[in-house]
Amino acid sequence: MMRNPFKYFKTSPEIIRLTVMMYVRFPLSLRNVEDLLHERGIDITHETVRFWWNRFGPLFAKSIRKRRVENRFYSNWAWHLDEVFVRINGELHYLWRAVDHEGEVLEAYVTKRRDRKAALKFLRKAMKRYGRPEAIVTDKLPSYKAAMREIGNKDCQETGRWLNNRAENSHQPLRRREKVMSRFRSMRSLQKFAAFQSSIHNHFNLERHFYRREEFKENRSAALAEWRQLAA
DNA sequence: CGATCCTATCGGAAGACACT
DNA sequence: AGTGTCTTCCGATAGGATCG
Repeated sequence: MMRNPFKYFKTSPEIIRLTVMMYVRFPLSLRNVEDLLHERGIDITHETVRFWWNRFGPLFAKSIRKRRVENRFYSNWAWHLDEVFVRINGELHYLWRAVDHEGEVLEAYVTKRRDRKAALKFLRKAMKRYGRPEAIVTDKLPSYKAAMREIGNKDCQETGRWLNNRAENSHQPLRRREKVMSRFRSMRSLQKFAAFQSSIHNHFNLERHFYRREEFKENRSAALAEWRQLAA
């Protein structure tokens, strides 16, 4: 039996949800969020914002993901894989991403190296959660080929930079955040952030197809209404 | 009521960046 | 080089929420 996640909290779930959404969805610093809330008469410190997103981020992400997996808002027809450099305290790390062909971010994973072992771990993690895709699109990094040989689905790999824009586009929000934060401090917080941000991106990503304004507004309201139910 | 949990906060640390 | 201003991170703890 799961206990009430808001137990002992002195602030209402509504405000906590709003705060967490502001911080993760938009490129704002902890203090930016503090000041924005202050403008609305809500008095908390930036440390509280940090505390809340660390506590509730994984929780919200989990329930968004669960819902999407159950309703299959993703497609495993083709996955696009990509990795991007992220500097943590001066050291290079790699953030791997799997994106489906509609732009849904499936998995985000941080590693220290960019070798076969890392690619393998990442692929296994994604497939455990979503099953096997029919096609996998990657860039030319040899680690993918090696990893896929080991898994046994080498045949469905396609390579090509232009094919892989889908995955590369999804790194943009992270880059913006990175700039605001002046780099991430620890692997743990990057992993947490990337995973959570992917979930939120999927949840609020309303322009996967071209909507008319009315449809867009309906969809946005629906997304917000669902958000307000999280962990309720 | 007192005991116990644990949120929310505080002050300081350390790093990145821009500027002089 | 130093200074100022921004960022997140961390250990300690006051005091509010909850339970028996």
